[in-house]
Amino acid sequence: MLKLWLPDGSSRTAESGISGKELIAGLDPSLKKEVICLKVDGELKDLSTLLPADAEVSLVRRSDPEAIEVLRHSAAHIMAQAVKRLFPEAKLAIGPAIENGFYYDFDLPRPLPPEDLAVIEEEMKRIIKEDYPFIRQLVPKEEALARLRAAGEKFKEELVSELEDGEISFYQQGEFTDLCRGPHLPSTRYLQAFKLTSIAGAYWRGDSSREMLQRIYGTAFFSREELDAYFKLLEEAARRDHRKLGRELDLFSTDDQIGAGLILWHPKGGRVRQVIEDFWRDEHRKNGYELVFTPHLGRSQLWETSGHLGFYRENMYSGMEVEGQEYLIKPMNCPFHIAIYKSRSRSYRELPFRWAELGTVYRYERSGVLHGLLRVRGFTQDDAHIFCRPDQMPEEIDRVLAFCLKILRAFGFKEFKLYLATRPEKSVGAEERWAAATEALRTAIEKTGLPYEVDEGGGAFYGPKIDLKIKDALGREWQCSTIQFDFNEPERFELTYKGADSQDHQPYMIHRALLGSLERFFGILVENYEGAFPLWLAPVQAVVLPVLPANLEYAGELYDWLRASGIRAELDSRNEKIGYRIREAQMQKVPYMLVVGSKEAESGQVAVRTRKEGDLGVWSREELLARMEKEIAEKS
RNA sequence: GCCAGCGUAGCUCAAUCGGCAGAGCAGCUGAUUUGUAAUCAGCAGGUUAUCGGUUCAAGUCCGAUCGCUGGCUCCA
Repeated sequence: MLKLWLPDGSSRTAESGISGKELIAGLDPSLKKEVICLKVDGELKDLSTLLPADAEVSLVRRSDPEAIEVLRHSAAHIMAQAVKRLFPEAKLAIGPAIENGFYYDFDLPRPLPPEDLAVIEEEMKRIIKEDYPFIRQLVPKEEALARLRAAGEKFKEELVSELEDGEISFYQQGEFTDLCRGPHLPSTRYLQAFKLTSIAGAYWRGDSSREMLQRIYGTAFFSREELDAYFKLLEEAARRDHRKLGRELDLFSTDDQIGAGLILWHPKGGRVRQVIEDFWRDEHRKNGYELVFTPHLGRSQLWETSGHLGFYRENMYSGMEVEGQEYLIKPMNCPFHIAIYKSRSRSYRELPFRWAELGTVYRYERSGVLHGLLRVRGFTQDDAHIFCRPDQMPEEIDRVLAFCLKILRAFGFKEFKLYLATRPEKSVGAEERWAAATEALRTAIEKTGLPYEVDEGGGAFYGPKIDLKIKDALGREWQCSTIQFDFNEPERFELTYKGADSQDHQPYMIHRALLGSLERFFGILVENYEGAFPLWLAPVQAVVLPVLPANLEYAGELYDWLRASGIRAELDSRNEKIGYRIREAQMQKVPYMLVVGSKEAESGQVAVRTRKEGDLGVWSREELLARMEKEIAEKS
């Protein structure tokens, strides 16, 4: 006998030795239709599985989180079957479910143009209509290898050869059989709402020295509505694309003649950046940081000492020779901050040092990875380095993490996820230091009460780190902040401070960036706000609109008064109708539109219209300014 | 860097089989005197990314370079 758990939490007993299909036969028909597969003693199984005795079985319904993965994985198989029908000589690689869909990698006789997606979709629809059951087969490893070799499936063969001896499972649907762990949908007809989305190159096993395969991406849902909603979300993301908004709102650009990945900040983007920087500097001063400034170049010897020429050279631009000395453009600020530390001897009494810099660095990124503001070759990090004693270290970590959250929250981000990356196999530094630092990071994370994951072995070779991801208005995650220990550079530069015991000690060194880079962070902000910046960040906070040229004098007076009050105001006195100018200001996402006609000029008032609420009627100037100042102070 | 797709006016896009490069918006000039999301007219705007090739003829076909897009690898 086995125990069957129903979704409502109740349980009943059932015979063992029957299949899942038979098991659910007696259930409520509406529930029966919902069941995709089973969980037997916590493991996902096909509905056709013969159930063992004494098992605990629960039903996996369409709405359960595991079900969508089963659906998508089966969709990948159906796509592979379709591709095999169209290209019998295709070689199969892997085809998993992923976050928003699925993919399958193939080695194909010719490159697929995008038009082929529709052809493959048609074939998939045929397979779905033919309604093949997914049939699981168990084959001994040797036989599986022989079978795959005979079929010329070299990628699959490689995968099986690395599995442990024993039974290997295959799944068959119609004429198509594929190596697979499963489970799958009961039959192909269960796939109703799907779409193939793109074709891309992908290295076999993600290794750039191996074959380039063709990857077909698609997505699938249980209902048409969910599929449509997904594409709506993609459209929404396209509307928010910072590259599009950057052009439309005149925030930034790039120029072929200047080079890829090099950003031109236009005046309006520059205003936003200035506000961000001013806020950042103020907060750093309040939080015990000193601001430093360092050059863009340094002699190659510096990078030799720091070790960057060893482990970072492929990301650095080639050097330039000046009077027989080689200079390199900086990809990081740390060696310069270290040089400040080393400019004189340091005492334990002085520590900690918290030195921050908006340091512009240049990194050679391979051309294929560049993307708008989010991945560039020249960028300004909101960098800082903390040098402290071991006894200060835990508190410094606490402080820096709390500070980080405070800054990010000011920009309207509310959801965070933290990742603690621990010591990788290949690394430098004393074991005690790694242990103490990792512990301090973990404790600091736990104090925040925020969700986190441990990325075992995911740290840099020189130290453990915390990466912090923010969630934007569309629920997308972005990594900005990072807090990293460095056990490498203090050693290489022989950093010391004189302790109370008159001995030399090595300080802890912590790298940290809160916003990450100003370019990237600005890009994320543009997408998060869809270009409609809150008042404190808006490049143009208010535009003054005289109704008639006769009102220009009063409009100019209001404009001057706003500017004098610290508001980023503009005056639009163009010879256009008021509706035209309002439309333009609205499309430029200006928060306040201030209409002044003869009535306002006489009374010394202003007709206020906001981007969000529309016409608010006639206000006194003081009321308007009070409202704006409050909104700016609240960063709302 | 690799795979695939792409590059026409500031922007969005036309241009049939290789046969005179075109429109809307933006810009400029003029008229209009305007009250909460587009007033009208005229003008100007191009070495079709760049360089080379095939052809009587190239935006269109071929090659190289630069750049962009989506992925892969890598990452703030």
